[in-house]
Amino acid sequence: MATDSTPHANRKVTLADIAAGCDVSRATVSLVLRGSPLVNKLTRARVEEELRRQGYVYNRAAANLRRRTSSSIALVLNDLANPFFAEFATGVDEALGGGGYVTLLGSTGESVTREQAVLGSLLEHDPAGVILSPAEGSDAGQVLRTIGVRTPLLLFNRELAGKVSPDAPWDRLMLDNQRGARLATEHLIALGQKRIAFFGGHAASSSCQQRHAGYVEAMKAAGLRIEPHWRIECAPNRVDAAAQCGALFFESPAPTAAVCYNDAVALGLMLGLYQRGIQPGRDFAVTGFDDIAEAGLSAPPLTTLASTPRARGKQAAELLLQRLREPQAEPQRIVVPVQLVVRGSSCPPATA
Amino acid sequence: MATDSTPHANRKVTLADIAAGCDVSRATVSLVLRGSPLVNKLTRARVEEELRRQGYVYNRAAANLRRRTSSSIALVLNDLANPFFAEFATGVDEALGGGGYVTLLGSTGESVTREQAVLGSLLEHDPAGVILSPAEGSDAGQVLRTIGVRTPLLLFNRELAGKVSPDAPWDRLMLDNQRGARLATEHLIALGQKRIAFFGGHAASSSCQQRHAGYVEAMKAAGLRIEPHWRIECAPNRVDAAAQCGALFFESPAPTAAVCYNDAVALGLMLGLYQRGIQPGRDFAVTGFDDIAEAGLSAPPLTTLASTPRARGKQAAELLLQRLREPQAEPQRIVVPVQLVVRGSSCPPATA
DNA sequence: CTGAAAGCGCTTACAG
DNA sequence: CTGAAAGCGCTTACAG
Repeated sequence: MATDSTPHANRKVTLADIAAGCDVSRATVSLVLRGSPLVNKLTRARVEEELRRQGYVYNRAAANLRRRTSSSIALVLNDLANPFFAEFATGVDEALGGGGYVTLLGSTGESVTREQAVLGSLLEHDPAGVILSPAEGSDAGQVLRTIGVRTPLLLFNRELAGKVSPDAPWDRLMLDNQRGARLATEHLIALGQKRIAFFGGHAASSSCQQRHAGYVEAMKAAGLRIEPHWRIECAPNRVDAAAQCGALFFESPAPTAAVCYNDAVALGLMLGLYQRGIQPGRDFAVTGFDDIAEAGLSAPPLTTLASTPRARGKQAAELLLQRLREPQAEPQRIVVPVQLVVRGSSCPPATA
Repeated sequence: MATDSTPHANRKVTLADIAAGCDVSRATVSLVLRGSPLVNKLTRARVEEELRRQGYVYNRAAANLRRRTSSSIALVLNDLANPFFAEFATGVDEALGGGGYVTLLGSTGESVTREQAVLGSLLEHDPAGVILSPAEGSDAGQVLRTIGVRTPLLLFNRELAGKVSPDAPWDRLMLDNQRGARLATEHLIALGQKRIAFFGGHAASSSCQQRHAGYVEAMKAAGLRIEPHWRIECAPNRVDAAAQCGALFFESPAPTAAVCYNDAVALGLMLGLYQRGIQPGRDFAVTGFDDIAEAGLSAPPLTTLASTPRARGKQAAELLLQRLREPQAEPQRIVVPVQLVVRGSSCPPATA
């Protein structure tokens, strides 16, 4: 219980402690911390030694308050547990860390209510910007009202619902969903498939609409019919996809192939097919979307579209940091092309 | 360009703006915000109306500075892109949100160097506590030095390397790795398997050591021999596991079953087996660890150990919040039991 | 019930 | 090159 003036004490070490410890003013210590060239070399050395000795930890919140800056970015995701978004988040966090920012995380579990709560809570921490992959049905007006116009927003993956002026005041990073689904559909058609379903996803989600549009586009271009019961909705996960599989076969003519909303749905569908005695890759062709790690390792390996989520995360972070540097630049809408990854085994040619 | 005194202006709205807007002091506005019962009902109503009118956003950083409190928790993970940790993070974030805390995220990509950098950066934001799943090889001394003794640490999933007094001053939430691997091994033995390998993971990681110990324990108890070449190390992911598969068969006697470090490794091993013409679930028995979503949906479905990572995340967050409430309580070391999930098809009985 | 004042830990002109 | 002073947006005894 010595009362040494050294480290510890049950308070955090502050600038004032360092200043007192080496007989300079707080201003000088601050200049040392911020790397100012004004400070004398010897003074700097003394201060730095004292910082180390007392185990000083910079209080960035205080500095941000004084400087009216922010060193955090809010990352709000509709489903962090989904590997696609986990990869995305990893990419975001890597790039933000490189830029000196810290990630404030929020996962909304696809609930618009939670999204509002999470955004509200994170905004109280004054992030420099927000990266948002909205929950399904998330409304543009609501989101804008809680984010305000002062905090730059980067929208990822999905558009917001509700009418928005075409020059919405935020940046967007989207996958080329329509083109991707068109490529997948064309691939099946080239294999001679004719009765092709579009399976999974919710019709309400913009990415699902776009993928469906790409499918329709390819079918029309090839002069192929689309039966109403070839459009089955389901939650974008394996379990629900497996459960909905049967709906494809309630009516005739049954499809012999399906363009799936995403890989999770495709893997679930394959499972459901197996359970009904239909062997995917032999009796039925399946394509996915996302190229998650499992896609190449499933049995059979899945033909799909690569969207490289970690690289998208990096890109999203960089776009937002760019926006912080140039707040006045025109809002951007970047559409990332996706690439068809053909793994033959999930897509047999049509049996005559 | 009207100069109305209302909302906008290119500054954020502060307490002072609200106070001015309805002719009370900042103190009164603050009391309203914090829900003090001291304020007159009518005053409160006027202030609340003005808060709404000007679109006030609370600056929690400023409040935290003044009150010497914190409303964030740092979550530092060795591999966020791994679905196990993505689920864990989701559980943490949910529970923290419920407790009024915000998650500061950091992913270290299994690098001790990045872990140091990430911890240092997050600590400058003054988190109330840290939840850490350390990178492989992360050293207790180093970590403690950068986290300090003032910020409670909850260790998840792995122990830190280096000597630590048995009553380490932090809480720990660990899976019962040894018992889990023992259960898996016993399961195989009960099926008549005798030549059982332990496949995957790095010998340096504490969870791998524990699982291996459980395997050895069961083998010894059953009086079964363990050949040296039945212990194959690999990175804990599918790709490397598939690549290392061959090593099991370099020497005789070849194993006919493998207890795998985790599900990712098990799925990779199954892939590698297929590629060598060995059919897992018929010619070779495989068990995993974690029960990730894919485990039940692979072909064949995988017998594994359920560790319910989302629930672990929730539990970790609650333990840490508990610690914040009672800083002086004894450090805890909680070991969570894991449950054997038998999906017969990955584990055939031994062929006589 | 309300306001004036001090202060959380930092930064930044401004003097000297 | 260094220090005194003011201030970022909030909170909290303390008077009244």
